[in-house]
Amino acid sequence: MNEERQQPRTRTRIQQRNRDLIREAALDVFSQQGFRGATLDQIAERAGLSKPNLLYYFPSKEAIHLDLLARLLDAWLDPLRALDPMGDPKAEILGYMRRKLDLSRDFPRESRLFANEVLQGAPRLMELLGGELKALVDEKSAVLRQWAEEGRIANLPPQHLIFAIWALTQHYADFEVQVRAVLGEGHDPYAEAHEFLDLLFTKLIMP
Amino acid sequence: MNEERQQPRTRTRIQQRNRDLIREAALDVFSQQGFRGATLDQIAERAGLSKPNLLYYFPSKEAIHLDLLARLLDAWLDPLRALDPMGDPKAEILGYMRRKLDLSRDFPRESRLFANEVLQGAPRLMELLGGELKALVDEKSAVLRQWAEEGRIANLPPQHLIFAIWALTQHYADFEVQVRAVLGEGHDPYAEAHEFLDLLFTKLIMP
DNA sequence: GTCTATACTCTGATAGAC
DNA sequence: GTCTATCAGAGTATAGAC
Repeated sequence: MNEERQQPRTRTRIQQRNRDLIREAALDVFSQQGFRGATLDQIAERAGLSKPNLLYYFPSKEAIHLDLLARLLDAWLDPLRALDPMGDPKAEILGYMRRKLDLSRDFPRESRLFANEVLQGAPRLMELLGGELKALVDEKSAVLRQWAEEGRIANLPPQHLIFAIWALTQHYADFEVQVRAVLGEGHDPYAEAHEFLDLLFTKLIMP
Repeated sequence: MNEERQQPRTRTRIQQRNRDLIREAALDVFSQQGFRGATLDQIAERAGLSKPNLLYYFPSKEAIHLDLLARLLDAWLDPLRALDPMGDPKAEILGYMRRKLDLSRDFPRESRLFANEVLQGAPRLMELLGGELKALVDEKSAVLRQWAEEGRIANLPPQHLIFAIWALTQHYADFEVQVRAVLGEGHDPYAEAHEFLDLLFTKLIMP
């Protein structure tokens, strides 16, 4: 009796591997085409699975997309969370900028997935933007404002300073084809960006 | 004889008006959904026309999209073209930044249309990015480099300075929902951006 | 767990009446 | 010039065999 051991979510190695293959393929497609532009055919082909098999692992196209967004957001807020109110202002701000730039370099598809979503009005993220994200920005803005009042950094509108970090770092991932087309051959965009943004923010926050 | 006065492109007031209605509606939809995400049904509905009637004015979905992109690009490069090698460096650079910021404020849909296109790999713009745009950036980069060598502005990588202007100004249009969500009520994003970016670039280019 | 076959809807585009 | 009707193909999702 009570032999119902067959849990609904069995997790074999093959299952885990196929779900990862699907996520990987879906990230490619969603980040380039946006939600509506992506098709299950494209995702299934890249994952090396049949379309029905893909829908065995995820119940719908939307479910795959939401899974990717949820995983993305964890990593996305961490660099700002790590900004330490007790640390040295310049080191903390430059450190945050560098962590964001490294995210753009190492996870450009995730950056574009997020950009696509916000560009389209953030239908699946609105709640988060005005909730968790706003709360985090408000918290760290207070830290920046405090530093400014103590004369340790220049007096800048803290939210816009954060926007500047987002805009400048994400640009290298989101507009990568434009950056590479304009620079031409013989450039290392991220190495150059690293140096340039270091200088930019050093000058900007100098009291 | 020679009575063939019926030109293929008759241009009545109604035709002009309907074509404009279609462009207006298509800009709404393409800028929010991207090319593949947009549907003729959505565009036709917003334009107040039937789908076949819409296809009477434009031969295909792609044709509408290309028409919008072509019109956009004219306006898009003008602010950089206007950067005057004979002018005062600081006034020219800040003037360029302000013109770009004004474009974001006054034509956010055009900015998002462009962002969508580049984000998706710029399939219809690649040629322009590596051609006309690169040439223009190279030309103006030489001007900036010259100013730097003369000690009139700081020694900065000129292309990345231009990227910074693009990234910071376009961010307010492309990520508008995020900017508004994070700022909350009682803010005028563009007025604040104007002041902040004036300060940012003033500090940045100071020798 | 994975596949083939298929149901059903949406979408871009055309035909042809008015 | 504008509409109704419609087609062909692509798209999401499901049924059911193996």
